[in-house]
Amino acid sequence: MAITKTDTKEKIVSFATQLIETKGYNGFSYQDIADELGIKKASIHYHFPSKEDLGIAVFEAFMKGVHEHIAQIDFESLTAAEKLAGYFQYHAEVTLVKNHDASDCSHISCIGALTSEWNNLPEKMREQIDNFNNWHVGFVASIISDGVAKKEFCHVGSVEGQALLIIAATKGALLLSREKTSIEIYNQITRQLIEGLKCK
Amino acid sequence: MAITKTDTKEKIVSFATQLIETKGYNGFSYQDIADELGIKKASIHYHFPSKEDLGIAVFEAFMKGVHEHIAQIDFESLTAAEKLAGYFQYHAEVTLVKNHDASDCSHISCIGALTSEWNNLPEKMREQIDNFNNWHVGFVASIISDGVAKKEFCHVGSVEGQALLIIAATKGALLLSREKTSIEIYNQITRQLIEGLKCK
DNA sequence: GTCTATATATAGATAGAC
DNA sequence: GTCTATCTATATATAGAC
Repeated sequence: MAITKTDTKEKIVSFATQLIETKGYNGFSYQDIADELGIKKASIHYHFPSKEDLGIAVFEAFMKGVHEHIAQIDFESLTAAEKLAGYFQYHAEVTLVKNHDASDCSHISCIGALTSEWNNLPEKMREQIDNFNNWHVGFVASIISDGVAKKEFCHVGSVEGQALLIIAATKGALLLSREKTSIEIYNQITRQLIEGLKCK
Repeated sequence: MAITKTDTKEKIVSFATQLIETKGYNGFSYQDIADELGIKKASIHYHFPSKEDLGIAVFEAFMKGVHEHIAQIDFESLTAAEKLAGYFQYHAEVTLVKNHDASDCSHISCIGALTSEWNNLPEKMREQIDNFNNWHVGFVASIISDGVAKKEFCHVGSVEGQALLIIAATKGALLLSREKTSIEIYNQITRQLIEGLKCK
């Protein structure tokens, strides 16, 4: 299969995603992408007239990846703890392993990076992120509810509170792992979260 | 008491702190400060020749505030749960209440903001942050250890793992609160953390 | 679809008058 | 200690040739 004409567009989105994960939306420039792909800035503006357009495309691709991943999971065959472990693993893989090697901790997740820049983002990107976060809380809450129904989880507080805790801790764990250059920090924190939910 | 000659320097550090909390180190400029204080950019360069100098001064002031706060706590009179609650309250106050009003969620903590920008910070700032984070983990771990010794906390996993979880979740909780414009998210998450540690 | 060239704005920073 | 003026670099973005 030949390289399609729109291949450049995909490469731009792919590399821009990595740049957001490492340097943030406001931390990268069209020049960074031009250098990496061996093209000129003006060519990027052809595909994405404004940086906001590119940011929106990056986040859409991110969400598409998340939803495709979830669509292929056989939830029926998993315990709640396994679902949660899979969630944590995907969260790490989508930022670390997918594009790079597993020992590279220089990335944080796209959603975490953008949430960190909340006050400096274009309005349309904020709307995307807000919608995703709403969905995200519901998704994690559904895993917890399932575990409770199966007598597998004995959580304290509300299901929503536990879901928020997991999402907050996951974002923070990737920040700390990047700072310490050690994915083991992330693994340690996420293990604690799962163990903390299990019935004693 | 008359306004001292170095008062401008303190005002610069104070407002730069707020800018880091809201827009990040790479998200603010000397112009932002000049506009706020009614001075010119060149005057800021007189006090802080480079932006890195200013960033370092901001973080030193942040650390000084933390250590002064801790020095005035009467640890002997508190339960471990109270110590932890105080930790969470200070973490929120130092970013929200101190300079502003309690319903303003547009700030995240100085340390959280800077950790989010890890890959875009000058080397000397990274060293400061790394040192602080090391101390930070030890401090939270000591609170947990104390609670365990008093049979107040029955945690799962290692003490260090629990401390990392608390620090990660706190950073993430402030990010989510800012995004949702609701400090109640932060309160909900930190309550879960305390309840999760208590012996059942 | 990619290029060269350019417009415009703003960043961090310095020199030197007051 | 603060100012005006300026330097240099880089950002986003556009016009128009190929």
